[in-house]
Amino acid sequence: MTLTPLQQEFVLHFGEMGSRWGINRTVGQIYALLFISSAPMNAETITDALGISRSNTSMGLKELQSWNLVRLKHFPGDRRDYFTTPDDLWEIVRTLVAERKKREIDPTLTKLRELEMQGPAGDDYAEARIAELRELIEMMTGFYAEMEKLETERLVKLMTLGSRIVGLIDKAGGFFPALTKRN
Amino acid sequence: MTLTPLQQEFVLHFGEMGSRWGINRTVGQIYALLFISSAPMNAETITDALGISRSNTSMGLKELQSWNLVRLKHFPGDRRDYFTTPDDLWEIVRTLVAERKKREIDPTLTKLRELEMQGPAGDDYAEARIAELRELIEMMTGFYAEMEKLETERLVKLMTLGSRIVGLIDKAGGFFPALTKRN
DNA sequence: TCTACATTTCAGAAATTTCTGAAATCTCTG
DNA sequence: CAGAGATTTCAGAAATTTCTGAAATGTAGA
Repeated sequence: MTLTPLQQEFVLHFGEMGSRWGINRTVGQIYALLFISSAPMNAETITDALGISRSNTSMGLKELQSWNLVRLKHFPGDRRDYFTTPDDLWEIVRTLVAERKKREIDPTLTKLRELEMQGPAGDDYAEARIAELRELIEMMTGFYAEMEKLETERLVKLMTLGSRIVGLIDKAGGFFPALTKRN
Repeated sequence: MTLTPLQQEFVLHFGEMGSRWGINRTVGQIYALLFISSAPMNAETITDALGISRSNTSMGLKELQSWNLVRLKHFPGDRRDYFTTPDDLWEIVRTLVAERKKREIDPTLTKLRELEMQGPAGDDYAEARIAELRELIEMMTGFYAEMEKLETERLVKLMTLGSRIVGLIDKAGGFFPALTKRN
């Protein structure tokens, strides 16, 4: 299987960006390939489209599955596994954000709470900083939780409000000066 | 200089999380140390607090400066550079988001536009997917641009609206079914 | 159960990233 | 401008991550 120049360039770009996104080149390339392919692909096809080893493909697919970024498909009379990405880009974004939160934020939130539980350590500044950081992360993850609940239609509407968002915020009741006292 | 157990644990955690956040252990540790230290620190102090080489500290600080995550301070009669993190956590978050966008999203947005400029390549599915992805990223970066403009007070208010956000969205005018046609 | 195919595991090779010590460069101050 | 810091650069060492080929394991159907 040979890629078109368009596919080629797209796939290579995702491979290069991989390291910035916290995945390796192969994983980025496999994902990109599945993303721009209309039909599900099996490991063998991916392997020779990308010119990598079969075992590398296996590991890459496993990694993508651990991120919930690919879907498994089967065809009658063919026992190989076929992979695709969801059609719905919003579903992909939701998955990506959820996984990154799980990997990049939750462990730190847990650690901060642990540190606070260990009680006063005689370092007021550090303790205050840690508490403040935890509060901020809690606020942001709380907001994320609300956004996650929104159906896509409302999410899109929110995101396309543009500058009208200001009026909306101001019109909403409730004001919590305590939360902004530091600014 | 010796770290308290609290500082120690905090610093080591940031070092461990570094690789998930796209920075290396040393950079994570330096940042953590500056974050929980009330007074600015110079490279020498950082070096022996963390038990790393002086050159490594230099490179780590350079990296943090490239992320705009540290501020430089000077004291009269002392020509060494001293470093701190901003007091305002919101400022830190804004910087972090801006830098990650610049490194993780903008290059891909540019690449997608390039690919589209190259004109029809006879691969309708790939072209459609690329266009759709570009549109989604544009919507999200547009929303980000609006959020970035908000003063912290309004941002906090938005983030603490909780479930009232739904009512607000629904009350706002404008509805764009075209943007959700795929769901 | 046996066979044929599909997939995973894993030890070591290859590649990449991180870190160090030494040398070079920069920059104040006497 | 000499020299004493302070900082950066950089080549190679160390550590880590990625990738491969071969072997092991899993699995469906004859």
